Amino acid sequence: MPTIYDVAEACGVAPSTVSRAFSRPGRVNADTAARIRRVAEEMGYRANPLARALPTGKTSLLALVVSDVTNPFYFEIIRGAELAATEADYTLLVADVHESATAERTALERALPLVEGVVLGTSRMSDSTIRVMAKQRPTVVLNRVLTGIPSVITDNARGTRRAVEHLAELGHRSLAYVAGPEASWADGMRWRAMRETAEELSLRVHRVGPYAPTLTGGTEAALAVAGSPATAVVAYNDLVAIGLMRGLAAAGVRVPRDVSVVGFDDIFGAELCSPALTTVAAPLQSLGRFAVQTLLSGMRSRTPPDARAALLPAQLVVRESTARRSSRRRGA
Amino acid sequence: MPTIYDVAEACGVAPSTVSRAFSRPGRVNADTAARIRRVAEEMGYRANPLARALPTGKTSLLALVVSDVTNPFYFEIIRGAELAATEADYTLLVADVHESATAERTALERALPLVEGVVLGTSRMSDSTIRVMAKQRPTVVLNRVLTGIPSVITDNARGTRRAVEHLAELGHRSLAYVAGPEASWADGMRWRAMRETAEELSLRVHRVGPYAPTLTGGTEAALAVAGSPATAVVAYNDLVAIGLMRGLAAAGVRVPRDVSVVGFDDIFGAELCSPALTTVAAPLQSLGRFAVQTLLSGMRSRTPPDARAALLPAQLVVRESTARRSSRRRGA
DNA sequence: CACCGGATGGCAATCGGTTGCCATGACTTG
DNA sequence: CAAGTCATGGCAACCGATTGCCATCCGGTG
Repeated sequence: MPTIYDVAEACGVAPSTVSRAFSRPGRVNADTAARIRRVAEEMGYRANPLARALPTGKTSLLALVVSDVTNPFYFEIIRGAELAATEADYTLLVADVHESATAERTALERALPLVEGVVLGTSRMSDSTIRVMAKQRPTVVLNRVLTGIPSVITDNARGTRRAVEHLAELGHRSLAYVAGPEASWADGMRWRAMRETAEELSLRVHRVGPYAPTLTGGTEAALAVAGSPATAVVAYNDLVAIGLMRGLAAAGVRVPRDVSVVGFDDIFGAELCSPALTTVAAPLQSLGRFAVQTLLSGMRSRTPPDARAALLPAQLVVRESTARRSSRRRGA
Repeated sequence: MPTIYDVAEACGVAPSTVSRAFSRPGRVNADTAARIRRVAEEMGYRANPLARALPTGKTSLLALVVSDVTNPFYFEIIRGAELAATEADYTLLVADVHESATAERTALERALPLVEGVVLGTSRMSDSTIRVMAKQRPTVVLNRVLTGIPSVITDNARGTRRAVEHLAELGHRSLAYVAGPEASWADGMRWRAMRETAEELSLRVHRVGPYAPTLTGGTEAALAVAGSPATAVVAYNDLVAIGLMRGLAAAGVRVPRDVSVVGFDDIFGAELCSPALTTVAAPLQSLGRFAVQTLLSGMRSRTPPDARAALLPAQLVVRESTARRSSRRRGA
């Protein structure tokens, strides 16, 4: 690989001139610069990003840490982040920490000195640990609010409200919420919004769980749901909702005839399952894209970034898993 | 961030000694080394990976290039690759090229000088371009065979054979193959193996397509399949198979009662859809893991790596989309 | 006692760009 | 014509680690 020294020699100029021909347009005589560029092109010269990064600290790398790459929730988030990064001439480094806080720390310690900024998707680390990390590199957190650190989240409250209203319009008066992990910030938001909206609309609502945020978790919840008086269920997320529907089917409860089910996120698969899932769609790609854009703008401005949480709108997508409450009630 | 110079000063030794205390155990007096480590620990010293990489070329970074991160086919591949990389103390850089050969070149040009090796997942580039890239950095290709370059592929021939045998056992005598992109190496393998096996078992088989390797592509294929005499279909991959099932359902053809459907890969979602898809499961996580391991072993040995393709076994997973051929035939 | 080899630590070059500062020369201006 | 300004290019330090080579000191040996 040729270096600026090789190019400089071939052109009969100093290495610094070659460097400036690329990084400081105008600082070098136009003809000289053109000649250097031509020769560099011919020699196949490419700047070594490592060498450039060493003195300047500019690696053009961003990290996106996800709790589990195989979780379909992240697919579009990763894509959105990737797009925004590429647009800004950055490369995205995706780190998968397979749901382990320890792995997350290790991955971050390894990646931090390499990257210029970090997006934490659903971090498993404690608030204080995150704050420590955020001191070292510009950081944006996804799906979580952390005062003092820029966050990007979905408007869970509004989304939940829309889901409950939808169920109310279909005639349901008794609802259930299948809870996800207690530690989940989103779980808290959803449950709270659900209770509030239910109260406003004079619906009864109760909560079962917590369950693991997986297909299996949902299947396990089927028993509790089947035994409840609820005619409609809101699940912590789509995976749980799909698992729940399978569990209900196995128990002889038909969806949406006997029970309506609503999920969250609109992941890949929500449309595939049968019946297709009604869900509160998170703007996944926008989430990833916006997180990176927020990160970049924070990196550019000297001033500490506006650390309020950005709220991206959710949208209720009605499919087949919700229906008018049937006249023949079930349960108590 | 403290550097070896800071640690050296604090210990009253030369920077080189600090460096050796970490990288050359035994080269430094045991007591001195222990003291240096302790002081370094107290100061929170961490080696700067960039500075290390500059003279040595060791970045501890590997690249995995995927044609589309949102394709569920890659989820487990990425995870497997990530695991193998982490085990070997490497960090994986995932680049998404959203199905564009141009984006793929750009991504590679950007990433190549940074990484020590590359895994190309379903590359969209031409053989010759890949060979040029492979000259610059150790490379392994996934799902494609390229003489002279180590490859890791699924045993498509055997897998296809198993699928066809399965259908034959269920009494099907007339099969169809829904083809994927012509440029796809796997498509060629699958279709050839299908024809051969069908011949051996004296089955009739014909081919429709090509179609895009997506849900939509599959849905579009439904018409051609419904109009054919086939009672069983093998689709290019799971996405096509699922799309096909939906298209058939819309056309009033019931799966598996009227037509049996088999897919390829066993992606996330194959089990979710209804009916659950019978499919030739690729060992996705192993594929990713094995590719990285092959890459690493190639990087370690001086000798050019054994460039034969590694064939990983596929497995037929029978679910609900295949059934005994019904007595009342359909079509011609 | 002279010599030798191993253990230990330091010096300084190196990786490949970047950049502050200075030198030179041309041109402008009073 | 002297002084000042601007354009242009080179010198050399620097980022932070790695490493070949040399210096020193030790004990052991003939």
